Formats: sequence, structure tokens, C-alpha cells
Amino acid sequence: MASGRKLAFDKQKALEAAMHVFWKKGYGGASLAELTDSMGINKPSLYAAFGNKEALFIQATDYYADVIGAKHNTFLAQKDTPLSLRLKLFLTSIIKGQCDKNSPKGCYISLCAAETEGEDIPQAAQQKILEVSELTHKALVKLFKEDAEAKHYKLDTQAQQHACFLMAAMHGTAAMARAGKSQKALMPIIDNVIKGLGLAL
Amino acid sequence: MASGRKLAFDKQKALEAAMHVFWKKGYGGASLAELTDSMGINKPSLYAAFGNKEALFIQATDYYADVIGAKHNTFLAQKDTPLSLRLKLFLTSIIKGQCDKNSPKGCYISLCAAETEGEDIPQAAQQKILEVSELTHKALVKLFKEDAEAKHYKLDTQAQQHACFLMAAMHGTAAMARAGKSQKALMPIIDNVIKGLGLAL
DNA sequence: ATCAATTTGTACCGATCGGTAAAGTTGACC
DNA sequence: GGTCAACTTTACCGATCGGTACAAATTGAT
Repeated sequence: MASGRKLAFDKQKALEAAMHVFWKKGYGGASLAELTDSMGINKPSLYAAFGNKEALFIQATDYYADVIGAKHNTFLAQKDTPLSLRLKLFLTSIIKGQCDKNSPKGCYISLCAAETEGEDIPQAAQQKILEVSELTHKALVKLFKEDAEAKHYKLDTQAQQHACFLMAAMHGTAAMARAGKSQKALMPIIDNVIKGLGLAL
Repeated sequence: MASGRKLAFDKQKALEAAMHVFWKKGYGGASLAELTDSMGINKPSLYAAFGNKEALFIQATDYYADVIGAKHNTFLAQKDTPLSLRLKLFLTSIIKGQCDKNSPKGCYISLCAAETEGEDIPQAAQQKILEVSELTHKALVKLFKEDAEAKHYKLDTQAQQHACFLMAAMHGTAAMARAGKSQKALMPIIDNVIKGLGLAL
């Protein structure tokens, strides 16, 4: 029953291109001209396929959470791996992603979250960013509260605080990576962070 | 020999207002309309007094470094105060500033530094942000390298790393404050940071 | 009182913003 | 091989962007 001309572009590839633009420029800084240019389509096709800029942003953000964010989180759940090593691998994966030369520097979420205050970014987009940011925070709280090793080190009693500390460390390295710091300069920070939790490597 | 109509506004007050707009919106997000509105002047007056948007931004950034940044740094140099306490006071002052309800959430420098990648922000403005950001970094490196107590704790051997860690912590709390985290939620992070340096309170 | 210097408000410039109407083009189905 | 739905292209919309020309208004010096 579906007839008519077929899409001349790969919708997922286009979404991935849009994600990279938002990652590089933020919501407000990404213009439709640059979006359509990077996606290889023109405006009416964009609006037919994704709705509008706000809807495209929400879909790009979900794509980022599913592809990039989820990849990092796998390191937290690795069995038969000491907690300190899991955290080190987790943070290493994140810093590598923040400094990777094949994608914009820093963190998509951290950048766009900074736009929520002040800049007039649509409320649905704002909420989506907050929602994705909470995903990682909640995963860390759950880890500190439920992991056997975390409980052994008494991290469960202040799980919220320690999760906040880790979130701050991640946002911090994201900001510095975006400002030009190299991966080599940022990796040693991981040792400080592990030590800040009271763990040793 | 200088005659002519007098300025109808306080130039420093206007600069302070501009600083708050850039602090809230970043460089690209701050429109001339909102700048002139907050400063209480109109565009020709702005251009006569400050040059253009870029020059105004540079002056506002210097103002921020002189007034806000310098205030925090005084805590690092207090004599007869243990290093750990100096750092705690320093970080406390910063987090308070990031969460203060009388100014935009987060950090002016951290926000605008995020715009340097990707967003087309004039080069002179970009360089000014980098320069001010380096001020704090260099102050911390100098502290870890030269402070007697820091040397006693062997922090001087990896001064660069520890300074980076502190910078990351500050950028991190700035990002979280901007995303809505309260001062009460962020303050405990200081304990993790101090511990991450190998110090105790 | 007059003049020169300076700031003010208004009104405008070309460029770009997000978004869309309408016409042209393509391809799957009967 | 039509037919028609869907996609693509072009051109345009009002609003806003940073920046400015111009004239009215205000000041100090002569």
C-alpha cells in the first residue's frame, strides 16, 4: 500500500550527521543551513523526515545516548572486574570519546546542557537533555548503592555525593577537551578521581 | 578642550551588565538587542563606547577576570592556612559563585570556552577566553610547584596533572551548577577533590 | 549667542535565521 | 504505460542578526 518515490538518503546516516553538528555547535549554534549541508539533504526533506529543528535535535540526542552513552556504560557492568578498574575503564572510554579526532571535542550532553540556562532553547529539547544526563547519574548512583565492592568500601552511604563527583569529573574533562586539552593531558586525572573516591588501583 | 554632550550612563555599570549577559548566554547567544537592553543604552552608544560586539566581549571578559576570578584566587595565597584548607576555601568560593542566585549559573569562562570549538566566535575573543582560563591554571601549577606544604606532600612532582584535575573539577561543578544542581549538592564534591589530591582535611 | 564637539534616538542596511508554499521529478503499483 | 503518491528543488516568507548613516539634542569653549 506504500507507493511513491523512495527516500534518496539514508535516514540514519542523516541523523548521525545531524548529531555531529549539534555536538559541535550546540542547539542554538547549529543552523539549518549547516545541518542540511552536513546531512546532504535540503530543508523540505529535513522537515518531512524529522519534523523540525527541535524534533531533529531530540532524535539526535536519543541517538547519541543509544550509541555513544550506552557504549561507555558497558564498562561499569563488567563482571569479574574490580570496581576501581571498571571505573578506570569507564572514565578512559569517556575521555577517549571526548578527545577523539573523528568527532567534535567534548561531550554532546555537557555542551547542550549549558545552553538550557539563559539561551532560549525549546522546552522539549531542554527536557530531553536533562533526561539523558540523568541516565548516567542514576547508573552511577545505582552502582555505588548496589555493587558489592562499593558497599565494602562504604561508598553506598554517600552514593549521591560520589555520583555527583564523578559527573563533575566527566563534565570537567569534557570542558577541557573542548577547550583543546589533549587526551594525554586528561588521562592522568582519572587517577585523582579514583583516589578521590577512596579507592586504589 | 574636550567639549560635547556628556555620557548619560555609567560605563562600568554598563560593562558589568554586558558581562552578565555574556555570562548567561555566551558570546554567540548574546544578541545586541539583549545587550543594549540590559545595559540601558542603544546600539550607537554601545558602538561609540566599546567598539563592537567582539571588543565589548573582550572588555567584559577582562572585567570578569579582574572582579570575579581574582576574588577566588585570594584564598590560595592566605598565609598561616593549611594547604588543604586554602584549597577548600578556594573551591567553596568558586562553587558559591557558580550557584549564586544574583548572577547566572555556572562559570562565564567555562561557558564561553565551550563556544571556541565549532561556533564561529571571533579569534580575538577566543584568545581572550583562553588567556583568562590559563590564568587560573598557571596559578594552580605555581602553587603546587612552589608552596612548601605542597612540596612536602610531593604534589610538586606532578603539578601539571594536579592542576588539570582541579581545573576539571571546577569546570565540572560549573557545568552542573548551570544544569541546575544546587550549592548543597555540589559542596560535598570538594571533599572528594581534596582526597583526590592525596590531602586530608 | 554662537560654534564645534559629542551623544542621543530613529530608522535603516544586507545577511542570515527557522520554516514553508508550490512546482518539478521520480518511482512503485495496477 | 498510465497514474498518483512521495520526494526534491527552487524560491520565498517574516523575524532577527550585527552594524551603521543621519539628524536631533546636549554640552563646553569662545
